[in-house]
Amino acid sequence: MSEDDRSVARERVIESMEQSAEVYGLSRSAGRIYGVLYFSEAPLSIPELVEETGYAKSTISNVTRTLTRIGLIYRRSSEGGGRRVHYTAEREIWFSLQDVFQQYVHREIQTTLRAIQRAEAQLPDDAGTEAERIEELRETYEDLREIVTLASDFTAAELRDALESYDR
Amino acid sequence: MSEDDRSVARERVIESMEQSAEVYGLSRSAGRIYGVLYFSEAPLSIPELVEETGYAKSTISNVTRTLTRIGLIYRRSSEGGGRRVHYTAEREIWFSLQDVFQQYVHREIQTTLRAIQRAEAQLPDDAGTEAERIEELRETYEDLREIVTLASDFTAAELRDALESYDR
DNA sequence: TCGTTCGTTCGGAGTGAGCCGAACAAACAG
DNA sequence: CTGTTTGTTCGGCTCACTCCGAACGAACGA
Repeated sequence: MSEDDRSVARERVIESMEQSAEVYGLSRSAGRIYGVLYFSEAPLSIPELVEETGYAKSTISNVTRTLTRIGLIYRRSSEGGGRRVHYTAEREIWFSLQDVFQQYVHREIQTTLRAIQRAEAQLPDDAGTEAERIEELRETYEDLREIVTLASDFTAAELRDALESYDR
Repeated sequence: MSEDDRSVARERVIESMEQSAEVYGLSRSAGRIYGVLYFSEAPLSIPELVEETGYAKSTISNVTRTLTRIGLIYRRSSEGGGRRVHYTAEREIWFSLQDVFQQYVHREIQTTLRAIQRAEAQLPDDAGTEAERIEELRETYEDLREIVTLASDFTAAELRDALESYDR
């Protein structure tokens, strides 16, 4: 088993992370940068990430900022108090994915609910089919909001267990 | 309460649907077209959708095709056996959202799992940190797959109830 | 049969996002 | 103080995506 085999296997997983990133609304570069950090033994600086990924320094800088903001990677000032900044990956990706979810889906749900509520406030209850359909929408979105809120407190294993053991 | 008030309220909700569409990986036009159909009393043909939305005929044609493919709207040949095609919205959006979810997330999870499994098959068990980290990834993704699979059989209310009543 | 209406397909314009390179600011080494 | 290294910011390029209009094929009515 050679070093080559290892890096091929690693590369394969990183490529799938690139693809996953797109699904979660991030760029491919974000997926690769996260992947490199995920497998890295030690924290990496921006020049090292440039070396590893082939992306431009500016790209690394921008992407690491957004990844840090979402909580997928951590930024640490170098141990020696040096200038260099080091990044490590959050390896419990479940929490990170939840955060991304909160950022995207929950925010969207809130926005939609506000729009629905404002529309309902404007319409009397007997306003016909419009009001009925808006009410249906609101009920579904309230369920959705509650689901997302509750799910954010679960670990993956707990969530799985909750669904498996639920008896209708 | 005027017709104007009704249409203003409707417009507000449709605008939020436009925005939601982007979050779910669809175009704004898809959000509007779905919204118009959602509130429409009767099924609408392409020319009528052109009239209602202001989009070009070709846009309507393309977008309705993708919306039909994901199951957010239904295509029906006209009653009279006529040439005209009519579209209606799936109003139980929960099912539609689940479908979109299946299309995007579940597919992505499967792809990632395959990549991980191929990588693991190539690596012996004692391959060091690479193998460990890949194994962690696999476990999380297996949970994820199970969660998505289970959740696809739940209604929104059931899912909400399952989470609310789960006792750790 | 001819004109009309409906729906799809194709090429092109406009737009936004991702990425790059250059320029810059800040902090260190010598 | 000077040169070097690190990280950020800015303008521009490219590519993909959305949407449009035009052209086309197919089905109907007269």
